[in-house]
Amino acid sequence: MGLTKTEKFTAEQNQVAQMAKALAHPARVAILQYLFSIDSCVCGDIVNEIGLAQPTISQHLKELKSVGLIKGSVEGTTVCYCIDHENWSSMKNLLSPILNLDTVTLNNCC
Amino acid sequence: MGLTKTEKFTAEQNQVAQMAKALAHPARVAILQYLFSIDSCVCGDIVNEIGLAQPTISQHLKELKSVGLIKGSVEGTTVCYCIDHENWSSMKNLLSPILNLDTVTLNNCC
DNA sequence: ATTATTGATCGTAATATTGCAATTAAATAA
DNA sequence: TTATTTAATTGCAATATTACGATCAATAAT
Repeated sequence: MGLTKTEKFTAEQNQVAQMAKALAHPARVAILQYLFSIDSCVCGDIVNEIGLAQPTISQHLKELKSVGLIKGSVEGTTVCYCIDHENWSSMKNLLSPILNLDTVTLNNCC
Repeated sequence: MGLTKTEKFTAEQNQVAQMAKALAHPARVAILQYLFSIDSCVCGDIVNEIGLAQPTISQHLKELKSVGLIKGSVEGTTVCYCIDHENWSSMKNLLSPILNLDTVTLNNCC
């Protein structure tokens, strides 16, 4: 199979899973950290920064863009990437309630 | 290939990715939510709660256990599962800095 | 002892992901 | 026009993930 049965779950659960999946690769984590570390949009040098081949980086960027965490704008021959702050905020609002589930119930039976 | 090049990234980046991957399936999100929603350990009825076959659930539980987010203890014929609060806290400490990267730099160039 | 019951494991099929070489597309520079 | 540069796309191989039927191991019940 290999096909997630999304219809069995709530929209929220699927969205959480989708966002978590975007963060579920070290290269994508590294890309996001790099974009945050630079105090401006990054035009070009992402491939040099992360140690993977250009098509691989391009694919990871595409995934991050498809879930909305980053956005890219063509600037001549280069493409400038940066964090989509609005969507990043939405992602936080989606994941935070999951991470903080332990503050709601203080179950400690085990 | 299909093999993540972990050696190219920091331990932190790999750990973040590993934890995110554990949350990257709606069934696992649903399992975790369910374990939190019940105010005690869940013995048995996880399969009934999530709408997937027993071997599938068993596999997801195994993954959650392998990253330490839950723990299970045999109780007769049933197995009782619950959140590992200590490791859950570690997971939060790992992911929170990533989620809050936008509060550190207020870059808004795009 | 025999028969459920529960949940892990095995085996397998279908699909997804990761990675890169080769190529292509698009814009700039000569 | 003809390079050159940059990044997306294509095609492919290797591996991982998801799902479940079938089976197995362990305990409980009869």
